Amino acid sequence: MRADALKNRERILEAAETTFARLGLSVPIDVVAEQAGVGVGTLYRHFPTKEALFEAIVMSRLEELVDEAKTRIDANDPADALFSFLRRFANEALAKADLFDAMNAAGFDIKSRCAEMVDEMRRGIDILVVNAKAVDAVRPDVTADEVMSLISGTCMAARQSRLDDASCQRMVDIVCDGMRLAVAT
Amino acid sequence: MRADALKNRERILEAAETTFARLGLSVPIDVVAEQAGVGVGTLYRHFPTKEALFEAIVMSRLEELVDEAKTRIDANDPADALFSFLRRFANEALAKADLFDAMNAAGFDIKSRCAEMVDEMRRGIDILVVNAKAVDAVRPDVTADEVMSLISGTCMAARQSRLDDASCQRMVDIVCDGMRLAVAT
DNA sequence: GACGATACGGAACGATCGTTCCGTTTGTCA
DNA sequence: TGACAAACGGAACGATCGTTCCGTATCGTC
Repeated sequence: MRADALKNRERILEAAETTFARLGLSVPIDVVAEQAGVGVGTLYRHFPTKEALFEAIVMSRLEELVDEAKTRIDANDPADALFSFLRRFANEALAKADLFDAMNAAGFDIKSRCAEMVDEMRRGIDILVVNAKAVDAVRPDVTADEVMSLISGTCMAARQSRLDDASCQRMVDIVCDGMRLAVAT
Repeated sequence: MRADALKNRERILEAAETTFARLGLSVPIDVVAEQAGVGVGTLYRHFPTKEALFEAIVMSRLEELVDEAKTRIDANDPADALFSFLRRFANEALAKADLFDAMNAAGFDIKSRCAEMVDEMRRGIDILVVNAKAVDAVRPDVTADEVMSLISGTCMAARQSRLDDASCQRMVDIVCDGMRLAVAT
């Protein structure tokens, strides 16, 4: 690997990270290339497809989240384990627009490697939810799918409406509170 | 107006309503035309632009929602007024994908007439929220913008994940419960 | 310093989609 | 029924975007 090529590869990754985070997966690939100070041809030699570049950006963060979910499975306080993870997930999603795109694209395209990672995250959340239910910390009828959709949908909407940080945090609070066990119906 | 033209106009509206509801604003205009059994040229003579057709479909429903919000302002029970409206809003949004697109497009394009209508809905919800706060039925710190984003984001995510009806209803329940006043922190 | 392999840039291609244009058909009215 | 305006259908246009291709520049080695 030539030194020049290595430098360009890193510049592309850097540009893609900031650009995808700001504008999501929908930005034209030319914009990323320009941001990196590189021609499109160069970009495509390093990453055979737009999706590949996207995966390179998102997969590591997704893996890290999955790891954090799994780590919390053995925590002492199942309620805190679930809710602290959800808050961590929300903050990640609020900061970087591309996480949603990864999760939504994952829902549609079977082929994407992100899909597996998202599915593994769902399994992790499922365990956290089951544990939290065991100590009556969350409603007994809620599912992991619902929890994921609730958090990601909330963050997506908050981001789209350009709400400020306090609003975003409050919205996550509201969703988490709602998932807790209702005292009496 | 020729009889033929009138019939086609209605067929276009009908096709657009079902197609937009199912697939959202992103469906190609050709699909709507084909569904209506009509050429694209005909469609464009009746509606000068895709956005115009979309407005024709969505505006009336949006107006109806705004009316319902305003009607509930004078209700006896402010808490029920707010939450029954939110449930109504959620059901409308869950049934028809185009409502989101209207609201999101409204956020971006100043020009769209939908934007004004969405803004008016926000004002209506704001009053409902203020009234509900007055009787301690919702958290004192939540805003109308947050309420709208919470509901629409939740419905959008539920729809995207193709969750079943029971899940969708439960998610709306969770969000509404979370907005209620926390008993003690 | 020169040569060959490697990498670069960006013009060009093909697909998609909103919109326009025009030759043809069809409804309406005398 | 005939003629004209109104309406129709769909091919074609232009813009956007992902991807490919190839002539040119650059790096690494002797």
